[in-house]
Amino acid sequence: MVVNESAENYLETILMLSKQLPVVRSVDVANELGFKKSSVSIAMKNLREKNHITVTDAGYIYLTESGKEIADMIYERHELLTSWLVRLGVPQEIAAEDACKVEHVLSKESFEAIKKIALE
Amino acid sequence: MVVNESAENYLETILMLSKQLPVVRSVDVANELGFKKSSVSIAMKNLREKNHITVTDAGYIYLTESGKEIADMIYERHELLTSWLVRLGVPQEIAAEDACKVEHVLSKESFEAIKKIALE
DNA sequence: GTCCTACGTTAGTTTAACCTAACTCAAATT
DNA sequence: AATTTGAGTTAGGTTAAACTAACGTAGGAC
Repeated sequence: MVVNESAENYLETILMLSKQLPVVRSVDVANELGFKKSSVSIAMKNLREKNHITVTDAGYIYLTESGKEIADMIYERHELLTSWLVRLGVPQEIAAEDACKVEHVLSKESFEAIKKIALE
Repeated sequence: MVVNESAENYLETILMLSKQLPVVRSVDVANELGFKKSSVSIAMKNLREKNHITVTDAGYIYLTESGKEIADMIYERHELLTSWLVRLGVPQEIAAEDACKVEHVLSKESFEAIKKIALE
């Protein structure tokens, strides 16, 4: 269940897009992240090989159980860290950018500790 | 004055070592970071070219003004983030590891916001 | 029916940051 | 004096994650 930062980011993006779009395709991911579709194509191939996503013949991307687990975890971190930073007075956009970087590198312990004070 | 994460890490390490050792050499940096001396040699060459360090004929490494500025900034972040996480109940070692990653990616705004609550 | 567009893939390139292996050279050991 | 050790450098390899360029293919527009 261990993946690298890049893979986490793709999975999180797929989850986010699935909340706004009826279906998620590679091109949607590419647009969202500002990457070229060839880069996304290769990334999706890797995620497929690691069984974190499935892709239909029509090119629709779905998270598997393990993929969803990772995406949910990162998404929760993203939301919590962003809102917490905003509450501390950091501008929304900067808070979101920082959350996007921090969410991948924080240990479980540190995240839980921050979560605790953020929810107080 | 903008450098990447790797360079920041080397500069921070040089600063840290300079607090414990009479002089800092490439081999000390390599031991501290667990990198091979060839990797450090190339990294030091880059830092020299960017004028963030000077190296004497004897191989002693010194931070220039710009190098010290970056190192001080990262070091401050490291210390503050670590102690803050420890105060939140995160074990010392994990707190230090996390600080080591977060210190490089946080915006000025977010760091200042965390600093403010950490010093309350 | 032909053509165009959108989407995906593949091949090959680039860059950063590490690595191993092999070398030089100076200083210390024997 | 000869050898060994330690430090630094250089050449070349590896990997990850982006990139460009070129291609295949399916569906819609005309």
